[in-house]
Amino acid sequence: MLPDLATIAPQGCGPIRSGAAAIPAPLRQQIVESVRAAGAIARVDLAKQLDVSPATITSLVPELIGNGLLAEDLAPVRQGQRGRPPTALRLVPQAAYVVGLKLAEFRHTAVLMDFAGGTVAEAAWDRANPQRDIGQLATEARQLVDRLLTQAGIPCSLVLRAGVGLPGFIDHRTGTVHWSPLLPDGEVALAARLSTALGVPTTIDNDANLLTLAELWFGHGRAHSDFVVVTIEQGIGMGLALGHGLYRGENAFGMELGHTKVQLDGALCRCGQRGCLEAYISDYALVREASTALDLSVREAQPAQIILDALHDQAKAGNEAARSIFRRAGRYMALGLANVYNLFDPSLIILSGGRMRYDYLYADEVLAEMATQIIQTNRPPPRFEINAWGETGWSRGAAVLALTEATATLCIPEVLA
Amino acid sequence: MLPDLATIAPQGCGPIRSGAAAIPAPLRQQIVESVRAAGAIARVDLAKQLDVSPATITSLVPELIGNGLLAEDLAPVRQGQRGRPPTALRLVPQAAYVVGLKLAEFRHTAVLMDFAGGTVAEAAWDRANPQRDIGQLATEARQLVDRLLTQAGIPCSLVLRAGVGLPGFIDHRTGTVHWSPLLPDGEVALAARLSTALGVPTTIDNDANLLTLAELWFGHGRAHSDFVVVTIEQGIGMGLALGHGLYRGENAFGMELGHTKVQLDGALCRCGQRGCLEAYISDYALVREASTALDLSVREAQPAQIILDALHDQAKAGNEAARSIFRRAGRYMALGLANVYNLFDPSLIILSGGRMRYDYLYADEVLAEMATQIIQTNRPPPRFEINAWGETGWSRGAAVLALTEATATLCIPEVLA
DNA sequence: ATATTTCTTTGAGTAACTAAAATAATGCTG
DNA sequence: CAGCATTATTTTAGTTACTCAAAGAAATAT
Repeated sequence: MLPDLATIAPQGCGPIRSGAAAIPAPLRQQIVESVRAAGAIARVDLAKQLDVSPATITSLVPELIGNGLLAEDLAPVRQGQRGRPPTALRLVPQAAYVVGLKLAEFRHTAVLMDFAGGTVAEAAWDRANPQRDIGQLATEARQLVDRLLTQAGIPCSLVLRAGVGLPGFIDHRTGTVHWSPLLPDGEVALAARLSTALGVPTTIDNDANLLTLAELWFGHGRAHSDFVVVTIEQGIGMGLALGHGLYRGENAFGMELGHTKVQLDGALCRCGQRGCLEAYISDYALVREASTALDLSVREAQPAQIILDALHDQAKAGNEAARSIFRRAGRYMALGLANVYNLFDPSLIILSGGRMRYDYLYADEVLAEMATQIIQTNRPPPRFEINAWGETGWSRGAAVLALTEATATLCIPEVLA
Repeated sequence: MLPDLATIAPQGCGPIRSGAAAIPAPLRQQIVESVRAAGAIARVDLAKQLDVSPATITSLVPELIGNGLLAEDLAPVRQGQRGRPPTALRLVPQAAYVVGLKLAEFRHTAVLMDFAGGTVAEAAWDRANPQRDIGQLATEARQLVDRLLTQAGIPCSLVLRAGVGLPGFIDHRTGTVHWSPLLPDGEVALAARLSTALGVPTTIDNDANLLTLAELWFGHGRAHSDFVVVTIEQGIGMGLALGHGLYRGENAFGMELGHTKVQLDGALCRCGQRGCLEAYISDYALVREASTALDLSVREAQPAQIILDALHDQAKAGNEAARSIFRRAGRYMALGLANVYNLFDPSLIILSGGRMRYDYLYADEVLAEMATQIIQTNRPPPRFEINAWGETGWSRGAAVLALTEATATLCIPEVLA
């Protein structure tokens, strides 16, 4: 019946994996990461969590303690039970430091983070005259870091790495910026530039990814293997965590929820295309509607934020036109979220951001409408969390970027000596 | 400046991984899989690919040969070069067999696959009177497998496992069907039922996932770590491969591209919601428009396929109304694909399916329009592949499901003895 | 024939574990 | 309070899964 059955797969079959198989993190590193995740944890529990024998933990821990990464804690993890009480292990916060920077058009923020993930110092930098200039950006970053260090009284030498996030299209593997509102057009090898400016190896990433990392490390995503983070600032950002890690897409250009199309030939977006979600719910979209629909006393040359605030006030005051503007934006938001849910099937969606001034987009009605637009099954309903970090969310995520790599380098046997 | 910096992370920070770290496949299994992927490969090349020393390969291979999984090949991999010619290793196809079944409403298909991934036999089963009955389905599956075995002259005992795919909401981990058009409503423990009916351990999965597996193993996806498969049959299916493996979503309910919303308060979908992509491009959507827009000679009680064919003919003949129906469907298809691309950022989108009768949705204009709706960067443009497998795609994917697990069990040291 | 090149095997050694027994530190019970 | 039960950690003696370096094998080039 078939012509040549034996020769159907002459060149073999099955996925062709290019690199080596995903190598698991060395056990020393896993120990450190587990201790950090737990805060304080006994050796037995570590053994259970990492699925190794207690003997293995015992044999590795003294080395980590000897290098000042780990310490035994006096306070026991458990009490009041029979048996020998466990001795808790903790990270030594002073073992290392990293900095995290979030660069933006009008205000940079920065944190100094210790080895245990604690925030040691914070700083911010308002940009009076933002230019799209690499040198300026590097100088500002340098000065921010200096502020952090003097504030905390920590010498430069203890800082191992830096993580930097900024808006735009960023390839974190190569450390190049393909496009960013902060930089001149064209490819910029920003990671290399900042590494020299800051004097420490520097990793860069998209700012939406930073927030996802922050949720993964400090927020609601800690206990979830897969979740989605949606953030509304200037535009709409999205981050995806898969398997307890950040997923960036094959080319690091994915997750563009804001430019997902929700209407054929729809509203004009600032990206030049039509029907983007962003063109219905971002501030400029609302301002566009406000200026035609409302009789605002000031109608020209006002910053978007002022008009938006006025619109918000009017809506609260009962102005039906203003209300309908927000209502429609909310409905499109629901549609966008439903699409994300139907595609990615996360068990958790985190609505996160620095300011959360777009509360109308996170209203209960929006989430309720979204719930009607997802595939109906008997699975548990989607969970939502709303998280307003303030400014620190982004920069702490950036610090995580650095801390992850710093931890890995500190845990290799040769470094431990 | 911050109130209580030291206590920001009192409970630790960082992702809380529930299970043990993702354990890499044992080397023996990796060897077998690499040999299968390559078809024939020398020990040196295996060592390079798997990033181990040649000595390791040498030490493990005799055991695999002794157990009849591997064999040395007479024909050398390379010739005409200096140096000792490499000896090729191949899988022994007869080492094991698995079956793959694709169950559907009107026609099941099945393949018998050997250890090397070759198709040994195929069979199909037309369902005269499809009922939503578990017993009937199990019997049909059993008879299909019997046909395969007698056709190939292979005893039942050599078949190690079965993989079965069907439409619906299926949890492959538990082997339960939450909903399927083939089965009565309510949860059905189909994997267990089929395991007893077929006499071998059976894994089940959603049919769109099968096609993704088929692309990963036999098709255009083999060399890609991340890609998307979109398939149009009755509805719209989607599969996602991440990191050379099938991604199923946290709850195995994701990838519902067809019920992604492309229009607020849009056309009514058979799922009961409005604005689903499926409501614009599936056959019933086109038929709905055809019956109002066209003066078809037969307008009632005709099967959808007949009306669709007539509509297609009219469009080709120049009927402007018919054309506009297809044109709109194509534009919505472009929108849906653009959304997938903007979110997942795959380097490859595969349009795949059994029949490919929906050629108007895969037309060049559609792909061109899609290209205008994606984020414009200087990255390489999205690659498309169109793949018409015929019937075997689905069932070969199902066999892959079984072969993956069979390979793993054959490669554990105790089994090799 | 001899040198060169490339592939494979051998043999010694090591890192990273494990299992099982021993030791330590507590609570409970009579 | 002594002794037992219980739980945590450490010690000891392997085992597994590799690596490295050198030797051996099989071809081509001179």
